[in-house]
Amino acid sequence: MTQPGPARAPRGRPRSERVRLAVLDATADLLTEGGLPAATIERIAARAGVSKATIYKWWPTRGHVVLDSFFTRTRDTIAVDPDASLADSLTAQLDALSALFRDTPLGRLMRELAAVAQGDADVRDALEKRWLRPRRAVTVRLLREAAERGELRAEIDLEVVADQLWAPIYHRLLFGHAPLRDGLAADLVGQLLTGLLPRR
Amino acid sequence: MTQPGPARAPRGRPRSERVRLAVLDATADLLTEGGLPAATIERIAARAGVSKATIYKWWPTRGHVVLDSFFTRTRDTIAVDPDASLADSLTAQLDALSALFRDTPLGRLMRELAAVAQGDADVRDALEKRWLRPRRAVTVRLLREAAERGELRAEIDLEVVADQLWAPIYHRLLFGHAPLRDGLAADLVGQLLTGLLPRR
Amino acid sequence: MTQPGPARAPRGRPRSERVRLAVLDATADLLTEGGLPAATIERIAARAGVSKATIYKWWPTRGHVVLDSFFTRTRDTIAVDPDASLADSLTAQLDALSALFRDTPLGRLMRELAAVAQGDADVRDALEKRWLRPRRAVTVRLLREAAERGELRAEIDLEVVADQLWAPIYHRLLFGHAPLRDGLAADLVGQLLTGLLPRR
Amino acid sequence: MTQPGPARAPRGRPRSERVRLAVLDATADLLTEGGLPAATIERIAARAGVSKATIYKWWPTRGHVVLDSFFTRTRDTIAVDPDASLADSLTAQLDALSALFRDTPLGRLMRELAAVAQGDADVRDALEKRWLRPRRAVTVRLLREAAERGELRAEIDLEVVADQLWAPIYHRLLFGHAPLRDGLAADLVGQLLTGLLPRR
DNA sequence: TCTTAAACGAGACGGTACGTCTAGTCTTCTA
DNA sequence: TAGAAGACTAGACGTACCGTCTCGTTTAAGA
Repeated sequence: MTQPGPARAPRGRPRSERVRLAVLDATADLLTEGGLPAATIERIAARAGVSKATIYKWWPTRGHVVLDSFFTRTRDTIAVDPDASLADSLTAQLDALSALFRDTPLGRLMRELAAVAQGDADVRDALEKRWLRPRRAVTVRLLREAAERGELRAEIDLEVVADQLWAPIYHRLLFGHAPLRDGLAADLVGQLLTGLLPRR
Repeated sequence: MTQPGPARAPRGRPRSERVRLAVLDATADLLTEGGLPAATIERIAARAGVSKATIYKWWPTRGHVVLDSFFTRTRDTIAVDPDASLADSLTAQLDALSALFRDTPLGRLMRELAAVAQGDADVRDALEKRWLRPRRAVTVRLLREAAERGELRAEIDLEVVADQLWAPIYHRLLFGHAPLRDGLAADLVGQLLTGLLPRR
Repeated sequence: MTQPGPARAPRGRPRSERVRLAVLDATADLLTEGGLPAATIERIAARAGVSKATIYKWWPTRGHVVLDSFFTRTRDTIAVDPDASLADSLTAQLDALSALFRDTPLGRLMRELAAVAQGDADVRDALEKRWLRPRRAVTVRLLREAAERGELRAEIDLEVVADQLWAPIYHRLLFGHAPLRDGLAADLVGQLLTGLLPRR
Repeated sequence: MTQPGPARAPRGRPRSERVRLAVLDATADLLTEGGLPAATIERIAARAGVSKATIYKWWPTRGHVVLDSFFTRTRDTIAVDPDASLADSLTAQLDALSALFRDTPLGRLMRELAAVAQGDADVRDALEKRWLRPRRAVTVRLLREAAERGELRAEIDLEVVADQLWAPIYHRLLFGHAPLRDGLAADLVGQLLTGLLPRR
């Protein structure tokens, strides 16, 4: 049984935190500059001043490096204002993501990551579990609480609702058929809550 | 100067249709078997019994080959039953796409293509113009006609509606967080038309 | 059966002679400058202006490149003057080799090659068959002819004789315990023919 | 200033003899099993249960480790029977070496060592001084004594004689063109002492 | 007994070269 | 002129060792 208290120091030279950060920074920079094809292990190593072997020691594939780089750049809390209305809470969340993708390098990063995920199940899983799921969970919780207060119709599939709110933003990011414009979040929430049919 | 009238036959040996089809078939097969990484130009050429140089002569990048292969395998008409209700028409469309992605190799192909599109603007444009746009156009037309008949509220953004209907299917295909289950299309249409709020 | 007459041209682009020579030259230069450790495939490729893949296509290992480089630099005929005496013929041969090793880069090349041969059976065989054996064969032939003329004692092992003539030169080259001095060849031949014991 | 008398013990933990032997044993084993390429520092360290840094602390290069390993395995005395004839003494020496190379792992070791020596002047020197020279010295001494007794012709170069006796064995070991067969030593000595020319 | 300094094991690290793979281009011959 | 064959450059891949380094641990002599 492992002792509680001060953790037993590992034997050899300790892992250098400097290396970890240099790799993740270099990766994010390269991705921002030239996208996935620019972020080869070779160039990440060169730019970070780190040996290729060291990278391979700590990350199994390039996808994992990109993923890690993405999460390191993303320390945003998923804050919710407890006093806001359901519509306002949802709009605020969607708006934050939309702005993040539109106004910061994370938009590009997410696109690259989505591309990698199509060919790397590990990355796809991690992206789902560590990024999509927590955000959807907040949405679904808000919806469920509203439903319990009787503010929503009963026969709703909340997972589908989450898709109808979040998916359009990713869709526009990935395919570029329409912009992530101001007011998009409000429209998404408004149209879905009220419905398209005229209310009498 | 190009001749008017019946197109002048070009001088030399005409392009071989055999080659075109062999390449597209080989590509689709390889993609189905092993995804994008399996569909290298080298292997496509070998499998098709065609020279690499010939491929490069007719397609600028691998992305274009994959794209062409995708469209060749996709001769589905975007049929609409003129007598169906708005809800039924929309549901039928979404359902067809969902089944296509779930039950045929096109699901995989679309995932690979979406991945390629993130790094190749040409492919992204072609995918948008030749695949997404025509399908969305039908949807938007149906919605506009319904709106003109007074069946929809006035202040709706139809492009956003199109996203709220189509995007969830692509989202689930690409990220795998939830299945393309039976009845998904109906839920998407039903929830959006009626809205989440209770109608009094 | 292959046709005689003009050889049928092979199908694709013909192998570039330029590449072959550039590689062998670069190899010899690097070996001369820094010995075996300097002659990495990477550096040979860079210096020759040739792709690594091309080198690996035509030579299985670095040893073979070095070997080829050695033989390319060595177009010396193994000429024998038919009118010379046995002693003079043998001395001339040994002297030529001794001078070659002492005065040209081939000495260094042979040392490197002998080193490679200890770890690469292919190289060892090639060296034996294409370099040592033909030279020894000439020696043995001369000795046999002399024996048939009654100029040599009968019970001699000619292979051992060949070793006693040639081996000292390689031995001094490889271990450096004594120089390849002028007159060495004459001493080798003289002492062996006459013997060490006083003749009465 | 260094103390006279019993060497002052150094302050810290004394060097572990266990380490030295473990390294040399591991090296010899690896060399025997897979030759030089198998005897990497990494593998020697692993097999010996020793840290790489410790090896580098006591041996400057791999060549030196191999050299040390060779000499550790070689505790053969260079014994000479004072009552034997010159021919018998020489034959006994050559025979012992030939058998050593042919019948024990030292043959392989010497081949690897000779290879290393071509690229490492230190190793070459050590090999010459600590291995070749003492053996040649015995030979030369025997020859000189015989010459002083008038048993040899006067104008002989004894260093060349040593080469004509020893070199053939190394030559056959390194190039493999002929075997280290029984009776080789006797032939070497016999032919050289008597000479090839018929004695009247 | 306690201190102290070197030896030592473990293992991270920056490098360099390995041999393989794919992308594209180029060159030659054939249909 | 289209196309097949295939040589070629360019450059990333992931692996293996190199030799150096930074730790914590062990060992024995000296205080």
